Amino acid sequence: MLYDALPTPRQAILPAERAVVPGLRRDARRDVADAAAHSRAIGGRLALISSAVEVQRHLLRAEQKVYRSGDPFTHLYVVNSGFYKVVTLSPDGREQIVSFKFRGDWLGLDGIADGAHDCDVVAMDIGEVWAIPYAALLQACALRPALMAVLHEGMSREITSDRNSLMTVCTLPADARVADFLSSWAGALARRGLRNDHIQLHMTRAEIGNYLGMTLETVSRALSRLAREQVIGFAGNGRRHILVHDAHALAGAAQHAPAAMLQ
Amino acid sequence: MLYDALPTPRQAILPAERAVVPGLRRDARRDVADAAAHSRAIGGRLALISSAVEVQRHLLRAEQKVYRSGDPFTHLYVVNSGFYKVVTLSPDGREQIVSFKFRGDWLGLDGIADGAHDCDVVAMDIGEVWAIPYAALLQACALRPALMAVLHEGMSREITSDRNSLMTVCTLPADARVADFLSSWAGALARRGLRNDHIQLHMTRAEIGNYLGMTLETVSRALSRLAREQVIGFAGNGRRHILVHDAHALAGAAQHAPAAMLQ
DNA sequence: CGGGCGTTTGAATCAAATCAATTGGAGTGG
DNA sequence: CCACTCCAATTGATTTGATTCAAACGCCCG
Repeated sequence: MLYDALPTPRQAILPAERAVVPGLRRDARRDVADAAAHSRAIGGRLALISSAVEVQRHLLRAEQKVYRSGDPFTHLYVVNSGFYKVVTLSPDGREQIVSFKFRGDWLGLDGIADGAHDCDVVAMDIGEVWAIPYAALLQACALRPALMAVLHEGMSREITSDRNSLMTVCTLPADARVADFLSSWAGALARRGLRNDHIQLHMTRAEIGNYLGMTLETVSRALSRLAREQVIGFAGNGRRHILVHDAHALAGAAQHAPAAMLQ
Repeated sequence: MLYDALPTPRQAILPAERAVVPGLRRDARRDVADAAAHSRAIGGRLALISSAVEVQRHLLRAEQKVYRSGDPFTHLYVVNSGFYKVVTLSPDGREQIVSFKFRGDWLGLDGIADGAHDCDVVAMDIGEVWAIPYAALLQACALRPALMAVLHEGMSREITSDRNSLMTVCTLPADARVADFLSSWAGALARRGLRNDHIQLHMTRAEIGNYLGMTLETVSRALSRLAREQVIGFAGNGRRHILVHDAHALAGAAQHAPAAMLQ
């Protein structure tokens, strides 16, 4: 496992792989407007951060780590580009992917409490993160309430999204969890102004399964079933490129909870 | 469901149900010292908060809600006493208990991101929470860096503990999840300077099952097995009072992951 | 071209859910 | 005070969704 993540080129390239959203979903005029607004909001947040504090830009290749469990906590990070997985490791050796991260997401918030990180963050592709010294960020926050609001919003959103994951895992059967995963991913892309009818999965079935609390075979079967039902399709090479044919049906499939779980 | 939680007596009684920890675990001289230190730390945090901002004290009875999903976000809360469950509700009607809260825990952090709460917090017993206007808290934080540190630590800890829940649910079989639940609860009590060899469960088997992603029958069977193996015992009335006979064995039972989950 | 890895699919097995019956308190009212 | 109801918990029998075991396929890369 590579780990030259942080002591790396701190150069600036900024590939900025934003795509314009061509408004592909049928009934989605408002969705597109919302997405555009959100996208502006994310760009605005990034601009606010980089204008208020000195950020250090780090380029990462696939498999490189932004930080790892046990590292002393000194910086927070904001994702500028790329996709990342957050992995926690239990004392007895269990590994759990607890979330996936995109442009605009914060990384490192776990480290604040105890002064040391307690998870690994791994790039799933090339990408760029901005490192922000926590001390400097706090000082800047004192001067700029808007910056503080952005930071707190990030923490709060992290809490709610982690709780949503728990809800998904605890209340949905396997097939619905996979549908929910795809649907949420599409939503996250839309919120960033990226097209959301094509999903490029940057992870293996095993990683999806780990994240959703099931085996890779079950993930594969669930995807096959969704494809058989024409809800999604596969494009290109390694079955990792998903076409969302029917976003509505996909969202519906993500709600098929067993009756016992309702109430 | 009662909901006169907030517009309630704002009076102060402060029952302060701290028990002295008599050092019951065998090898636990250091644990006791740690627990005492933590306890002081929690008391210190509460003291810091109440000295820095004007808190409004709210007494709650069992089943009353501190806030509910959809409520506009205006206050954060800190638990002074009692036990609380945090419940999220999905759009399609699934209910999920995402955490249980104790003395010293923050409530309401979920509301910061969108200006509205997205879960219910329900008292499982009588207790007292302190309501802190968020705007006032931020102002106080600007003046008192230590207060900011306490707030951020609370958010960070919330993130890590939510992720731990996900890890537990995703990687452990049912019996181990129940053991882990008890073990974690005992740990949380110890950290607050409360005795941790007696656990009073304030919730039904169904609620534990919901939290752990299993049915009430499975919870009951897991508890029965732990009791049969002398790891725990039952005391008193409604099988809700647990005696932890062997904390070490309990922690061990919480690690029996299937081999496939290790790596 | 061959090896390795990721994915798919099938068959067998197993852990947990479901269905069902019983017990045990707590509270109520005659 | 006791019969009654209601609800939580326990325990057993059965079913089922997901895992495990196994085999085959496709793709990338040396």
